[in-house]
Amino acid sequence: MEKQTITIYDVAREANVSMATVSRVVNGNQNVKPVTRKKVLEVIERLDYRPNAVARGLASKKTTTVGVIIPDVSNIYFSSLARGIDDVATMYKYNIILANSDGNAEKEINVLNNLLAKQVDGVIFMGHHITDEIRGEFSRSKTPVVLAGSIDPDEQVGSVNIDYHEGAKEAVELLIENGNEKVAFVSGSLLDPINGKERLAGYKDALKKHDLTYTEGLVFESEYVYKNGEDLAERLLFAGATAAYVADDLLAVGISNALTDKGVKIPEEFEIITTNNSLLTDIVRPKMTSLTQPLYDIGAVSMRLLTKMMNKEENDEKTVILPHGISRKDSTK
Amino acid sequence: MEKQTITIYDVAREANVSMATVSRVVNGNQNVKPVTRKKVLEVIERLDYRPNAVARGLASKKTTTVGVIIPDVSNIYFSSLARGIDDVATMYKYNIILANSDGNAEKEINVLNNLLAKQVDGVIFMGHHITDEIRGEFSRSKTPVVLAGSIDPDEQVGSVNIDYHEGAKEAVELLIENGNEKVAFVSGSLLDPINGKERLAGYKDALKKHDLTYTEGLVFESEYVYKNGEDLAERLLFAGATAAYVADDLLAVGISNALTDKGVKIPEEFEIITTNNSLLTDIVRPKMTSLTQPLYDIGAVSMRLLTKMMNKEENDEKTVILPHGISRKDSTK
DNA sequence: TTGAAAGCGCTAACAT
DNA sequence: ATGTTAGCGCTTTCAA
Repeated sequence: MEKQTITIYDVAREANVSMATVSRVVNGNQNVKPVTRKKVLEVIERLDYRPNAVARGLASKKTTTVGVIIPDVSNIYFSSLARGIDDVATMYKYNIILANSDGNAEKEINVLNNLLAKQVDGVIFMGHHITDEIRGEFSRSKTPVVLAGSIDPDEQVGSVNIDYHEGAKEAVELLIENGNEKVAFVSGSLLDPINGKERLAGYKDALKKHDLTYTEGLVFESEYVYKNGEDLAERLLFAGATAAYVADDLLAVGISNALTDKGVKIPEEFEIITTNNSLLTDIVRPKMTSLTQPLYDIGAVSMRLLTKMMNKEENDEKTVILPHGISRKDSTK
Repeated sequence: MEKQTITIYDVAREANVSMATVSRVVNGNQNVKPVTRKKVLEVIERLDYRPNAVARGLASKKTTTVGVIIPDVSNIYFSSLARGIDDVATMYKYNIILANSDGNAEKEINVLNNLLAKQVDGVIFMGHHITDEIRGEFSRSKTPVVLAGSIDPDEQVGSVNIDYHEGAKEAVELLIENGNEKVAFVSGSLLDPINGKERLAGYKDALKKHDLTYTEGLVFESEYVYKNGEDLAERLLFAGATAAYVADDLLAVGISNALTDKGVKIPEEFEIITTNNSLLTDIVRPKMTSLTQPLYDIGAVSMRLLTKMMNKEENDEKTVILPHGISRKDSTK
């Protein structure tokens, strides 16, 4: 008494046509006489036939599924990207297989291979740095890959970003122009190219442009964790900084709160500019001045780029740079 | 010169065994002589053979993939659940297809059918309310379903929750015991069973227990949006409330900030207790007292429950209630 | 312990 | 416009 699955064959039989015709109707092929189409559609309706996407995937070698490798979905930065990805994916009739990597190189490899085994048509990768291993895996497979919010080491895969270098530079300049001579640079690991290459270079550029000398003592590395703000606040003051560019909102808020708790007035005595302009920056007091980057769009554009690659369309641009900006609020003068 | 895909057949030929034997090796079947296994493994390695999960799915009618329907990944509440789901899924070798529904009934149906077409082995559903339509779709398919953080209307599918009724009651009691006689109830749509049935009932229970009379004038519905807090703050004061139980952190913060901006001292002049104890509650000033619910665990347990259902294990419990608590911070006396 | 063979449900030439 | 016929790459009886 098992409920029998309805296949394309059942529909064909009931409608007195061949499987091929049913397949054509299901796939919207125009080469079907309207009368036939109608008849088939009726049978499909009556039998409640649902095409099996797995069988279709095996036969057509297309799964209309893309893999998304993400360090942590529960992080607002990444989940914003993910939302953009999914919306565009849906628009183009793709589904996404979402896999958390914790930014762990080994997991990233596992997850990628797993995704490839499932025959995804493409993959979007988010991560702080691209290890040589994962880069190797990328080039080993012919599945198109797009990096979302991660800089492309060798331009072999697609990528969508903002200009982190320029962004950091502008942020730091704002601080300098407000009269700060000792501006700190606070980011995650400098081993991550976005921090160690792009942002830090932007920071140095800004200093140089204003004839300020670079000191390592004003550069701070920290995990992006709220409670690290406390420790950092202390070190920032000790180093004599009067302002800081911070690469993460949560960390920035941690520093801001810790400073306030110590009685340091923001922005009068210490200015802060942060990076992601997430909800947090508007919720805390003082509201925080921030670089703005179009997170949702980075995701959306990444997916759009991937669809082009999957369709083998001419890739005018493999590397897309989206615009950034600055939202001035109350943590700067 | 297309790079030819290596199939199980290639491995079989090179290893001088049948496909069946290769399949056994790949699937860890013990009925293979060690020597043979070794030989096959070597060929697999040499050829860099990767099993095709789609073909496997078609043949075995199992995809080791589960569908996850979520209102919005970029919402921290849901993404916390999602993280729990994915971690347990990974643990049991499943992948998740993540699909955003925006809590829109029509999209939910679409997305579900899409997921079923992809032959997912099970689905986890998150949403504020279960419409009759989606319930119909659930029972129409034999694919196991678990609701995560959504209450089960008719106990036909699995579900994992906390006791929202009791939680709200305790929260409101805390406020009453602190001396408030006019405690407001602020939640999302009362049409959502969690709000309209569970939480509201808990609120009423608390009032009754302390001989306070229920007034509709102290019940407020609002979308979970930060900026609604401003409007709400005004209405709360106008209604004469001196405390509020709020069903969402973002909304609670909105109210708290608006009140503070109006010069109302929290908690001295107005007390607030919120619901999800997310990061936000620790970041804002005053830090907010909150109910605590194990979001990650709700996701994790949901997935665990689903694995049991997918394996047709004895389901001792189809409905799981996880413990909640209260974290007292600075928005209550 | 191993192999042969029949599908799984569909797409995609190729014919007609 | 429609049908025929091979597969797609794997699992799974059933035999041996």
